[in-house]
Amino acid sequence: MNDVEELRYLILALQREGNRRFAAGLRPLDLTPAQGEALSLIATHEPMTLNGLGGLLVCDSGTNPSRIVDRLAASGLVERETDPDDRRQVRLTVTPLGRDRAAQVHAVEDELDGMLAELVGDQPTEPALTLLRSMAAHFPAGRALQRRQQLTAHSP
Amino acid sequence: MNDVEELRYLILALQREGNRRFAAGLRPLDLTPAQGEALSLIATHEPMTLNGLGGLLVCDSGTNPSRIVDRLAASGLVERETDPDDRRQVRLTVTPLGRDRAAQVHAVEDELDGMLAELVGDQPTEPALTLLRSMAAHFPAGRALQRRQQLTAHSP
DNA sequence: ACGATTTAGATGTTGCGGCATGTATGTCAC
DNA sequence: GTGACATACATGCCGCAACATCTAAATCGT
Repeated sequence: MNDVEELRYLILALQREGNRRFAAGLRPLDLTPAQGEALSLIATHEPMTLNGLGGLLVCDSGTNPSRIVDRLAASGLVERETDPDDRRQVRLTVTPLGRDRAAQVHAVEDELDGMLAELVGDQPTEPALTLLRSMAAHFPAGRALQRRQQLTAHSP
Repeated sequence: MNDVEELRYLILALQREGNRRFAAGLRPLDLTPAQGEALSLIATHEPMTLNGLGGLLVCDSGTNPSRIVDRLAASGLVERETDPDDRRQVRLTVTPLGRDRAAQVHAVEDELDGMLAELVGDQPTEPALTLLRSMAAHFPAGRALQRRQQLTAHSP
């Protein structure tokens, strides 16, 4: 097994485990990782469209998150209204309940990141980040991430 | 966004994209990534049990890959027979067609790794591997990987 | 103004991961 | 030997990712 192959499997294993733990943390909130991430993004960037959300979520371009938002709307966390200026678009906003829940999601994320930070320990992260960033920069999902960082960099 | 959080998202993004490309490469073979990985492992380690396979696959322990093997068996790539010594166990072996297909899977994997190697370029991978390995070592999916490396290290 | 193209989103389908549960077989204590 | 437990696997369920396809609304060229 060469380096690249091992890297591939490590990434797979870590993603699965991270997702599993994130899911476990979110379960009391009755949210899945996908829902939690979407809710959190909507709360931060509202009002936004489904397309805008899809551009920030790490998922295939061309796939829009309408069904994830379906569930958030059904749970009363997100409101959908068609934009009167462009009736194709849907304006996503967060309800008070949704804002509250988004804060809880953030707490779960912090906890998860704390666990991960423990696994990292005192090892340097920069070399790994540099490598992964440069790999991810070559495709849409990676650029979604860059977009998110640019957006949050301007917030306090 | 701190380092750990960015690392988490990068891993998610890279896993998704890698999976997407792997799926694209396997599509002509009529296999999904999960099926391809399972078939490849069975071909390498046959005869093996479902549990043994589950231990090498990067998936949650407690979940066994019986349904993935279902499809491989339905496609005539894998044979299942109950072990007469322990009738709970299923002996998995590969059919000639399956062996052939496994070789094709391997070719697709090589191609994928080639693409990834291009993304890596001349950057050093060791620091990233060290970090990710040490993180993955803390949970089952990561140890599945170690197990696989130990097994393949003995093969020519 | 009108038809062609583009865009935003909805929806159907497939296979998968994870969790829970069920069932059969083997093992162990006594 | 019999009952309690453990193990190996199967299966039902949910939500998701990816792909394809569809509808409606906007935009563009002429």
